Amino acid sequence: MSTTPISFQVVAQEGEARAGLLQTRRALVETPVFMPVGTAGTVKGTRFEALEAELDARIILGNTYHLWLRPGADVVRACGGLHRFIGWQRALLTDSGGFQVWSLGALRKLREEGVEFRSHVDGSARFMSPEVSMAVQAALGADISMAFDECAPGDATHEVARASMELTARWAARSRARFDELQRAGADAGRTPESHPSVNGQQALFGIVQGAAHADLRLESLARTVEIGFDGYAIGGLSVGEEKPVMYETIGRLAPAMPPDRPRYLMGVGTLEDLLAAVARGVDMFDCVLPTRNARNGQAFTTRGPLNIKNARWATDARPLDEDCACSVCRRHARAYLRHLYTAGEMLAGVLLTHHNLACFLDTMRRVRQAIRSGNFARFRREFLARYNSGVE
RNA sequence: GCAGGGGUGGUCGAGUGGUUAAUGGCACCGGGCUGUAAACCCGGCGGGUUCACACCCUACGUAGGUUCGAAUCCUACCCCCUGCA
Repeated sequence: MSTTPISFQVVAQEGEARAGLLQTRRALVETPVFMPVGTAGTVKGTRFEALEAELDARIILGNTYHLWLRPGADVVRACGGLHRFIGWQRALLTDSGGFQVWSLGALRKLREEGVEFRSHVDGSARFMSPEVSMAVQAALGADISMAFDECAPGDATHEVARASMELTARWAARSRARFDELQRAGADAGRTPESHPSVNGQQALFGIVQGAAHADLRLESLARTVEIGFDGYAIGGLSVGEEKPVMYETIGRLAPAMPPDRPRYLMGVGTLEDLLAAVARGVDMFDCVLPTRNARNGQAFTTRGPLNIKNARWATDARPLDEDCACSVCRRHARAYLRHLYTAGEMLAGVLLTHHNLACFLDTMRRVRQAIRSGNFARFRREFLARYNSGVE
C-alpha cells in the first residue's frame, strides 16, 4: 500500500508523448489532461453540473491569491474547505499565487522573505510568502498544491533569470518544509480519511521549474527542485512574453529530463497547437484561461481553428460553431444566434461559448490520449494541425 | 395666426467666423487575449484614388448673401417642438 498523496503511472508512450493515469485522493485523472481554470472558486461562465456530467472534467484549478483576498482562507476553512465550499467533489489543484507575483507586477514589491501586494480588490497591503501560501492552500484543501514561486518575464536576461530561479529554489524548500508541517498538524481542510486505496488521503505538493528561456538555468532549476522532492513537477514561466519557438524548445529540453514516474505539468499553456506540441515533448498536465476567457470575449475554438463570433459574416449562418463538435451547444445553436447573443450583450453568449470551448479542449485531449494509447499520436497530431490550420469557413 | 426654441455625420449630441471631415457617447466594422486585476482591452468608422506620404470630391434643413475665410453672421423659404389664441 502506497503512502504517497497521489499515484501516477504511464500506461502508453509514443516518442516522448505519454498517456498516463493520475490517481488523486478524489478522482482518477487520465493524462494528458487539460484542467479548466477556476480562479475565484468558479470556472467562469459554466456550472459544475456541466463540468461534471457533459464535459467530464476530472480536475479543475483554484487560485490561492484570489481566494485569499476574497472570501479569505478563514471563510473557506469554516465552510469545510474549497471542495465543499464550491460544491465540487472531484479533484482540485490550487495555484500558489506565484503567477500573481508576475501578473500583478505593478502592484507588488518583491523581497527575499516574500511579496508585498497591494490588493487589487480594496487596495490594502497584503504580504504573501511561501509560508503564507502553504497555510492558505492547506485551508483551501485542494488535492494538489503548488509551491510558491517567482515567475520571471519571458525575455529575462541570464542574470535576472538566475536570480529569479534561485529565489524560486529557496522558496521551494520553504514551501516544502511548511507544507509538511501543516500536513502533520492536520491543517489540510480537504483531508479524505477514506480516500482511494492507492493514495494516502493527504494533499500533494508540486514543485515548479523556472529559468526563463535559458536552458542551463532550466536544468539547474529542475535538479534543485527534484532534490527537494515533490509529488509532481511543473514548468512555470512560459507563455509570458517569449517567442513561441523559444517556448517549444524550452519544453523540448526540459520535459524529457523531468522524473519519468512523476506527472509533468506545463503551467498556463495554452492554445490547442501548444498543447499538442507540449504533449509531443512529454508533458502530462495543462491549464489555461484561454478557452474560458476568450469565450467571454467572443472567440470560439474549433477543430478548424478559432472563430470570432463577433464577425458580421456569421450574421445569418445556420451552422453550429463546429460542425464536427458533439457538444450540447453545437447540437442546438447556430452561429447566427450566438452572434446575436454576443452582440446584444446577453450573458448567455459567454456561457454557451465557454461550454463549447471547454468541450473542444477536453475532447481534443480525449482524442490525444486515445491516439497515444493506440500508437497513432504522430499521425493524429499531423492531421489535427492540418485541419486546424485550414481555418473556419 | 402670434411669441419663443430648434433643425449637425447611422444615431444621440458638442461646436456659435479661421488646425472643422467636424469633440463625446452609442451603434456598426475589425483585432488582441496563454498558472484570470479581463462578460475585458485596442483600433477603424462621409466617399474616391494610393502600398504609403498625399490628393480630390461631398457634407452641419433649402436657396441666396456678407467675408480673404461660414456649421457658426445676414435675408428668404421649408420643417419640428412649446406656449397663447
